[in-house]
Amino acid sequence: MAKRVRLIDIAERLNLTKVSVSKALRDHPDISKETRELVKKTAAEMGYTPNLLARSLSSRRSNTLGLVVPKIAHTFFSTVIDAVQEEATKAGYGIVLAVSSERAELERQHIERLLAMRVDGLLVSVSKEQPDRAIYEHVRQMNVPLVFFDRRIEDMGFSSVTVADRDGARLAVDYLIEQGYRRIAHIAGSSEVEIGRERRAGYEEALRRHGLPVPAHWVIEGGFDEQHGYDAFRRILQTGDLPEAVFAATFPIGLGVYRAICEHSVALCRSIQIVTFGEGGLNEFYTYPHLCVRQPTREMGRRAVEVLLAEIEALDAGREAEAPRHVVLETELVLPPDYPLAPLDGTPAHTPAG
Amino acid sequence: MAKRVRLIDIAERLNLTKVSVSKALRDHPDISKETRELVKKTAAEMGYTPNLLARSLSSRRSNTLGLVVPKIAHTFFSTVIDAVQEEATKAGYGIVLAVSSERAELERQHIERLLAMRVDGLLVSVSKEQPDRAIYEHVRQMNVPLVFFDRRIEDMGFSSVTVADRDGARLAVDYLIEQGYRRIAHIAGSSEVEIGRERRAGYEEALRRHGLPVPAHWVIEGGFDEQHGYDAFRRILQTGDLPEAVFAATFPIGLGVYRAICEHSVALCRSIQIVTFGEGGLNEFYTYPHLCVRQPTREMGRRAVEVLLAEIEALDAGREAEAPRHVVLETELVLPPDYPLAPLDGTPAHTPAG
DNA sequence: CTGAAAGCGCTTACAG
DNA sequence: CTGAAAGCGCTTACAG
Repeated sequence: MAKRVRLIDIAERLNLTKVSVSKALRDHPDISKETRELVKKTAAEMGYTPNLLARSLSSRRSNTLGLVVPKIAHTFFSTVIDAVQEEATKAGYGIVLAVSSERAELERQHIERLLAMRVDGLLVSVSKEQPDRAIYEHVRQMNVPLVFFDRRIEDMGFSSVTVADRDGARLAVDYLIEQGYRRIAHIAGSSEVEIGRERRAGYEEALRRHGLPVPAHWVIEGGFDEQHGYDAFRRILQTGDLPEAVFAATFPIGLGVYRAICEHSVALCRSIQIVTFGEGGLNEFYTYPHLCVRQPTREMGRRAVEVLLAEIEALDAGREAEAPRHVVLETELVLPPDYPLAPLDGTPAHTPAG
Repeated sequence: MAKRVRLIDIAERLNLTKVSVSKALRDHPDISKETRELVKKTAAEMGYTPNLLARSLSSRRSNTLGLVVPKIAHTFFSTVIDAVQEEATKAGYGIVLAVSSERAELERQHIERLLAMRVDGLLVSVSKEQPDRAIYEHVRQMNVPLVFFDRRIEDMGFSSVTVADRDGARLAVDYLIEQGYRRIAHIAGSSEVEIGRERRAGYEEALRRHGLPVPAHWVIEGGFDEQHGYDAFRRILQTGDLPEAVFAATFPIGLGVYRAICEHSVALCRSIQIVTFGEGGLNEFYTYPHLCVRQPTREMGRRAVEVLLAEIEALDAGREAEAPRHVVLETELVLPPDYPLAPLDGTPAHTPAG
């Protein structure tokens, strides 16, 4: 059984002390360049891998960030994860990723474990279930910096990086109305979560501002996933009373709506305008792409890391916790090139009134 | 700044020694039940979270498994992750998840870090790029158990849990042929990866066995994702020469194919039979569900953990490394209830010959 | 059932 | 530029 090589093994081989080897490996200026290189070469030859457990224990820094997301089979989250990973690597941090599967209890367990692993900071997007506040109190008590992104708990005094959900939703629906659409449905997310409530509020605001009634039978709440979109729109299809446009609270919801429409009739899929909050990677490749409210997803990941690292540094420097920062990113309405907007061509079965 | 509470803090408060507290917390039989409960209660009150770094360092076991997957925005992998997480938790292990984004270099970095974190074992599904074999040699040299699942490196002597890819593909295509289909396209994955080669081989075998030629222009290799399916089938649509059925190497590929077909015409989406290797969660909800080769996805996760834990135990017990185990799981062809199979109703535009 | 000693593999001051 | 001492917070034998 191969004994694992330690600092001291390298030191003995090189007739140095383990402190010198330790410093050489970390490019400490104490050590001459020649020695550093010799040490590194020897370490590589011997197949040395530093024991991060020992390093973290003695340095009291794990150089590790915990990242907790509600789900991963979703472009939005996989993109954020990628951006966080990239940004963290640049700064010399590793990421420990945990998935709560939209369950508060798993979220709690994961955070507990990350705390026990002594991560230097936490990046969290909460599950759609009512969160366990006690675990966040615990994070506070242990003095571990935490930054929420996208989905947060609003009143716990942690920093957050979010998107201007209400504004984005309102602008998207405004745009539809300006294009002449009047009959606009909203397949909403869960109202348990802030982003669900805000996006819906933006939709309703836009209608009211233009003096349009909110069509209660066309506002359907549920999850944030494709199945909800599919089921919800099937219900609408069954009534026979169809909207001219659909505002979907997430891109997966929009996919579900699209599939329901498409299966019903290709003509409909040409004529019912879908607008989604958020984008999916493939949208632009489709013949009938959705309109999308673009969230700066990668930037959200980057900024979250940035805010978190700043808090970690402040802590290191012994500065008292500052007020939490709340970064709100702007969205942008994306019209694919040559988008076959219903008002601009003659094909739609359901021409918008107006 | 809240000082973190340690074993010794609890010990002092309770007038015990830290060893006793340590044992009590881990339910060691040395300690009386009463004391154990008192200790636990006090620990909870004081907000104690064990320092896993210290625990792992001194016990030489991290009770942590590293899990490396090529991508996460894909039902197959998110399901495996879920199953692995569940199974590991039962056995008292935590999971550190890492995503290689189909890149060999990221895969290498992640494994390096997991090794440095001293995970007790590794579960890996390789990226579609040519893997860096050196890192796996390193894993071997450090004597860390590793089990590949789904996508493996065949000749490195590690255990694996896979699916009978070739058989599954062959049976699916056999079935189509028995139903009277003759013109069957294959949107294949990458031939860089074993599962891509095997699934294609199964498809070709089925055709040959029935004396049918392999239609080279209808076999299109690429990635494993939706975009490849969409692009590939668009190319076929452009030729005007359409198959009666499509065998897709993965479920996402099938989705892309379906979307391309659907956008073209609803009639086509009723009549071109799609069969996918693997399932996606939503398939059953759709009006025109695909036929699917069911992979026992959760079982794959469970078995992978099982095999890995067995190897870890063997190592603990000082037994010499046994021969690698190769678990191959069977697949099953899934026909949704009341599936509108083309040969069974009169609607298809392209009735299968035969 | 309880305790004192040694050590896991590193890093952090502090001397020289 | 190099080294000896102390310690990070635990657990593992080994005594009693």
